[in-house]
Parts: sequence; structure tokens; C-alpha cells
Amino acid sequence: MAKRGHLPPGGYRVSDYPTFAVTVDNVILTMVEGRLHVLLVRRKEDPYSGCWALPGGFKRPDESLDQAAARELEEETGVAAPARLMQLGAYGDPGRDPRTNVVTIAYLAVTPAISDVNAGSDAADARVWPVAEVLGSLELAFDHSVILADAIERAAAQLEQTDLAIAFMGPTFSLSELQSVYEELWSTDFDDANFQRSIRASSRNSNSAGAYIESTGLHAVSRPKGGRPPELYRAGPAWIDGVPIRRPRASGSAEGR
Amino acid sequence: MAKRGHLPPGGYRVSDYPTFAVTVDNVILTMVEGRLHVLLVRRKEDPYSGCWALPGGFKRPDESLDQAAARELEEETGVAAPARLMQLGAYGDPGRDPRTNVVTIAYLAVTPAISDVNAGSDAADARVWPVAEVLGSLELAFDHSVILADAIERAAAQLEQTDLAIAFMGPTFSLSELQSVYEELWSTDFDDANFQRSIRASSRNSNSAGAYIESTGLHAVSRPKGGRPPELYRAGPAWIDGVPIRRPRASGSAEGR
DNA sequence: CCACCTATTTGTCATGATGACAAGAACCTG
DNA sequence: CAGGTTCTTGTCATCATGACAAATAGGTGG
Repeated sequence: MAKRGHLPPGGYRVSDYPTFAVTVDNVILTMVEGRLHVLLVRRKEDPYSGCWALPGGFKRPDESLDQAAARELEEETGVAAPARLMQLGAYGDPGRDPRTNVVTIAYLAVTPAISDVNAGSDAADARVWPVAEVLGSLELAFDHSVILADAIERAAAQLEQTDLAIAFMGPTFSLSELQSVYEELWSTDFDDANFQRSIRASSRNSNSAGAYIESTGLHAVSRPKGGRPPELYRAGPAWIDGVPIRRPRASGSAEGR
Repeated sequence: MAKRGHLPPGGYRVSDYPTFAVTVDNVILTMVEGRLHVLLVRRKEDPYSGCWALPGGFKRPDESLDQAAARELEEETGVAAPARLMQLGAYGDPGRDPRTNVVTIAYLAVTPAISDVNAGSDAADARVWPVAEVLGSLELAFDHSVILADAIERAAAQLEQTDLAIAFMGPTFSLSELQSVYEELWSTDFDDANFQRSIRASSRNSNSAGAYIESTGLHAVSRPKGGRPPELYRAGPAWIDGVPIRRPRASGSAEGR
């Protein structure tokens, strides 16, 4: 505060104030064989060289934070930015980057299974990892483990409020694929019959613009292990808000993750 | 990207990358006579000198973002930081500050009625404003109108997930005071009887650690206009999650705010 | 003191959502 | 075709919610 007292009247010089580097980091979640995965890159340079990290990089002055996030994602992994790249939060603890003062803005998005991931020039490698493995044993660079944990929590919360679960799906999908998303992120186990009933109920949103999901007339091709081929659905048009399905509240003791 | 190609092997100079000023801004919401209010300060210096703005200021390198938010709030308004100062998001569009590249991290908190607000040395004035008035006619500095709108939306969403509504209340409160918080932020009108039933139901959380609210034996003193004096409640101990009351979904046409 | 007003609280009832579970349908393999 | 797997339809009891009536506990004006 003393500083400000010495300022010339009518303004102050911005150079009196500390400066920071601003970066963006992306948490890209996807579902592979019913398990939650996250897209990571292996760092090529110090600090944390060789370490796995969230794809991200420095913001430029002439772009918005959202644009920076989308650009860095594509540059480092070759993955096109999903439609809804939502801001997760800012992380700026002193010392989180050993070099200098860095504040990072974390972004969260969800995609269908990613076909090809290509490490950009800044990264030594890039691939999707099972989240359970990453949080369990893998050491991420910086405070990226914290960011990842926050992202998963946020994604789980969003499932109840928005149609985020659909973003995990491809152009068409079965209800059991959709069910696995909710079950994985909420660590719950739905009754198949009741799940279908609830989802279909939210798609009969008589009032709203569109339904949560729409039936295509199609059925999936049968798979080696057998079972009745499921009906295929697609995302409903312009579904905005409402509650796709309600998250069961823990009834007994506390629950971990 | 060309830049990075010329870097010395084994590292890079941070000075090659653009720097930013990082600020924090606080949205402090409170309820005055049943209407939502927000705490603002009048700027003393350029840019936007004389304009009303969210209380905030520059982050220092040796403090966390949370600490910076709490410090700036107290410095500029004399208001002690509420217990739960939660991060709202980062705003970093190019040109949002005419001086230089500034990224701001917005915080959101809720307090009971504030007794005394005192403009700090950086501010010409400080007081609470009705939110309806601010969003309707008052021009805020920078992009603070956008931040405020986002904050209100977030607060409304949090009402359904957490016990945030209690943070608007003083040490003891009546259920109709609590009801007015939900009604104001959700633009709804609850049936008094049903509201009480729902709130009391969430306080009988048999399993969880604590109840949402607890009954004190007391009753409020009667007021000039008459009416049965309401029973007084206090916040329940360590209520964590669950759903205090469910937000009614819009049934008919679209809704503003 | 009594009629009348206001605000809070308790109670009733019909409806709709949810959880548990049974059973049928459509495909696989052997 | 028997038996296994997965998806789908149906039933039933229970619980939460919205609408509404009525009782309670205070005020004010005559």
C-alpha cells in the first residue's frame, strides 16, 4: 500500500505492479471402454521435463482465454477443441511454477473417443490415460493433479445440470453407453430399467425447445458376446436445461474417490 | 511458435513470453429488505475514475489468489472477508483494461447484512447497491457488469447444491427470511407451507453429519404490521451436501435474467 | 373487548417421480 | 435347441411435491 501513496496524481504506472505469466491448461475427458480417460502430454522441456502434464501453454495478449485454450490444445495434441470448452478455474499459488509467477486458467471439455492424438512440436508424447491410474500412481507436472481432480468433480456436478454426458457420445449411441458415463463419474450403479425410464422421461420435455435425446430408428449391430442389440439414439436438438437424471445421494457412510 | 524454435536447448527464457497484470475482484452479495444487493466501490483513479466497480486489486506474487481476494476486499471496503470466498472465474479478454494486459480472477461471496462499509484509501466511496438497479442502469467499470451477472447466476445455482442461502442469514433467522433468498435469486414464488415442509425435511438428514438448520426455541419479537411471530432457527452444524430445496423448473415460456 | 387484518404454522389430498424387482425380447455360442 | 447375455417393458409400493384449507398468534381500529 505504501507504493500507491507515492503515485503521481491522476493515475499510476502499471509497471509498479508485479507481472505474471498467464497460461491455460486443458482437461480433456473421454470414455474408453467404459472407463474415464484424460488427455495428457509428456513435457519436452524443463521444468518437469519428461513429466506428464495437461496440454496447455502461454496466453497471448491478443487472444481471449477461451481462444488460447483451444489453440494450445490443438497445437500440442492435434485434437480439435470440442464445442464446449468450459472454464474450470484459476490456479495461482505462489511457487506453483519454479521459474516465475505463473497463473494458469484451467479448462474442461469432454469428447467422444478420440481417433488420433499427435504430439505437437512442444511435446515429447501425447495420449489418453485412465484417470484412475493418473490419480493413483502417476505424478503430474506442476499442480496438475489438483486441477484434474477438480475437473472431475466439476464434470460430475455438471452431469446433473446439463447434457454434458451426451458430449462423451459419438453421433449415435445406446442408452447403456450413456449409462456407463453416469455410473463412472458418480460411482453409482443404476438399475438398467429405471435408468432408461428416467432418461426417456427427460426427453419428453413437452415444454422445452428440444428433447434430451432422440430415437433414431436404428439398432446397433450385434456384438460377439451376444445380447439384444440396443436401440440407437442421437443428441436432441438444442436441449438447454433441465435435469437429465438425478444423482443418487449417498445414503450410508461417506464416499471416496 | 516460431519463437520457440530459436530457444536454447534444455530450457527457455520466460522473458520471451508476454506478461500480464493479475487482479482479483470480489462480488459480495447480501440481502437488504428482501432484495439482492451487491457491494461496490467508486473508483478514485483512472481508468474509469468516478465509476462504480467491484472491489478488487492487484495480486501479489507471494500470496495465493484467495488471499489476494480477501486482502483487497478488506483494504477497499473495510468488510471482513466472509468464510467462504469462492472462485467464480477468470476474465482475460484482450482490451478489457485500456492500460495493459490484465487478467482478473473473480470471487463470489455472500454475507449477512453488512453493518459498516468504509471506503479504503484507494476508493472514493463504497456502499451496497440493489442488483436490479446496477444491472439495469448503472455502468460498471471494465467488464464488471458481466462478472456480476455471472456471479448471480452462479449463486443461484449454488443454492440448490449447497447451504449457500444460510450465508445470507444472521446468527438466527426465520424461515420466511430464508424463503425470500430463494425467491429472489430464483425469481420464483414458493407456497409458504410447502417451503417450510421441504426445508424441514432436509434438516432431518438422518444419515449425514448435521442438519441444514436447527431450531432455537426462540420466537422473533412481533413487528408493527402484525402477524404471528415466527420461530427462529440457526445454521446447522457442518452441513455439507444434499439438496436443501429443489429449484422449480420453468414450466411455461423462457425466462429472463 | 371485539371484529378484522397479517404472517406463520399445521394438516390433507391427489399426483408424479423413484427404487426394487419380475418378466419378456432379441441376439450370441456351443 | 439349450443356456447365456443384454436390452426393454411392466408392475407395485413408497416418497416428494404442488395445491389448498384451516388453525394459530400476533397486530390495529373501533
